[in-house]
Amino acid sequence: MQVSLRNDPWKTAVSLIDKISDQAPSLTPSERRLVETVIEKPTAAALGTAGELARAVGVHEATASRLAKKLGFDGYASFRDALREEFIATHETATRFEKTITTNTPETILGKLALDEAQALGRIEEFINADQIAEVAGLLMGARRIFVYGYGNAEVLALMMVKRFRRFGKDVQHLTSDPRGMAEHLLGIAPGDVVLSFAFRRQPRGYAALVEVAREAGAKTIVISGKSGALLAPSPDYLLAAPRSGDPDAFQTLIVPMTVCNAIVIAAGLTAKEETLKKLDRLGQLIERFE
Amino acid sequence: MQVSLRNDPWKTAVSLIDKISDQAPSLTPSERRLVETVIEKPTAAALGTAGELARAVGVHEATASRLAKKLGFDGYASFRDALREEFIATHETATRFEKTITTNTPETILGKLALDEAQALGRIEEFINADQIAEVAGLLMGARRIFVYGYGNAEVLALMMVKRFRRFGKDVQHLTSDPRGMAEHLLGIAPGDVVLSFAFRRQPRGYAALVEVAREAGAKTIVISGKSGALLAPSPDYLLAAPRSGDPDAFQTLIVPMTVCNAIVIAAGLTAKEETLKKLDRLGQLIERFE
DNA sequence: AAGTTTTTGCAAGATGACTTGCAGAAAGCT
DNA sequence: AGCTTTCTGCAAGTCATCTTGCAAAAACTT
Repeated sequence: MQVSLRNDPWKTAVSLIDKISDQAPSLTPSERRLVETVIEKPTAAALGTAGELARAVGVHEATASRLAKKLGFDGYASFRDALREEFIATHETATRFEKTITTNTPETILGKLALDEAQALGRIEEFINADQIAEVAGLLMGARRIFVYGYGNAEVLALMMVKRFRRFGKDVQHLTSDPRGMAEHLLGIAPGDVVLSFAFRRQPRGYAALVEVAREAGAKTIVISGKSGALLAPSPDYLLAAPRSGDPDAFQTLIVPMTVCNAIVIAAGLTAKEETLKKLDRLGQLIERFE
Repeated sequence: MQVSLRNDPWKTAVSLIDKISDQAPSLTPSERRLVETVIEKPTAAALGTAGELARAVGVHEATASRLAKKLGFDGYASFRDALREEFIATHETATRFEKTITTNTPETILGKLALDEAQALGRIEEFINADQIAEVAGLLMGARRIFVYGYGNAEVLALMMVKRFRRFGKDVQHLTSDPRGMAEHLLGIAPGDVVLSFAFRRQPRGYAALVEVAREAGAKTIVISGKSGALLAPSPDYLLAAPRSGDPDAFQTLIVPMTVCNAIVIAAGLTAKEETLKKLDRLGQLIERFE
């Protein structure tokens, strides 16, 4: 099922993620590596040639050309145009992030961490736009019941979302990872329900079964993930994927996905016609209160 | 004289602006129009071909190719690479600006203005970096005397800078536009002095004479301008050029250049070893106090 | 008005980037 | 082990982009 945010044309990146999600199960090993690199450095991919991307990955440029065709583009140039349209801000589309840390790299751990977070947060809208946040928030607030699932470290985020949406008066179920417990909770899942899951590093245990059961019952599925969310199989109805800060091979923080969650909560508050936010400092205060 | 910010390698955009400034007096009419379009929409120019830029301007692609050579590049591809390096943030170089207004275009005039300003401010570091601000602030604080000149609307900014730097205890002369008054003030200009001027839309009256007199006397020259500052002739020693918000053919605001001035003043305060700023909210408060 | 210089479009050639037919290698199946 | 299918590199061909010699047009000078 394709990600369906709106009927009117939306940003090409959503379409690109959508195309990648559609093809994820059928990608060959070389194609998968190409896709991972494109997701890792979309701007570099948007600026380079098929040969440059292929060499960076260690495959042939012909493979890159075939991948573009496989993803539904006329050729590699069309694929790259789609990357440019989404990941490169032009005069007309620029959204920015205020510099919060000096350009010089701090020597302290905290300083370096803050810099990494600011940079990762600064890139968040390269991957997730306000329409996605608004759509997901609206879906959750309109749900009959909400099922929230987080495996491993992500359980922290799942618990936070359970608490927040219960404060909105929603019927929220907190799924656990053991199959029996999950099955019991999902017994009554029906159309009008929404499943919210988190996915980092690798596909979480129980994810495939969860999404399939939800789909069969006619419920919608939402995933908040790191940069590899497009490779999830089966793909959810809604995917909010943004790379987290930190070394991919070592410790990565939950700051970026937590920020995504906060944005959804705030948007949900707007959806519920709470106080209208008019200034950024007010928004900042609200974020602080939620943290 | 080339713009000299540092001995170590600096960002290519400064080099690009520098190259354009060097060649400004000798550009043909078609070349000038190409340059103006590149300055107007640097990202679009960075992504397109020589043929696309040429067609947008109404000249032949051969002219675009010759311009690149004239500016000192091996060819058009090298010229475009320089544009990309500076104007397109990649994974490694991204500095961002926090979104201050919703992506939806407000219907009110104030709302629309705020959006335009935020976007223009958000792009300011595409054109001016922290090193430039620090260098200019250091130059002003180390000057023996400072001559400030602003013609037309820019006189507001000139007066503000005169007041601010006088509060730092600097010897500041406020130049007026009539030739006799300017000549009288400039009688005693000498090495160690600094001239600060503003230039918007078109080259201000008396500018050429001012910069030439300053140069002959061995004084340094600084210009804060809109996006066409690279076309000033003669070129100043230091150029801080960033496009202002608003319709170029109608009313444009002074918010962006005033922000540049505020940044210089704040950096000058740091140079003078005043209170060290550690958090952005503190910086925000300081900006509000200065406004 | 005539002559000279500069500008710039035209078009042929060069070069880079991409596509696709082919075939060998690798993986999977019996 | 043998056969089949899939994957992917190779290389020839195609297309897009850029460069540059040439010459006409425009601008400048006398």
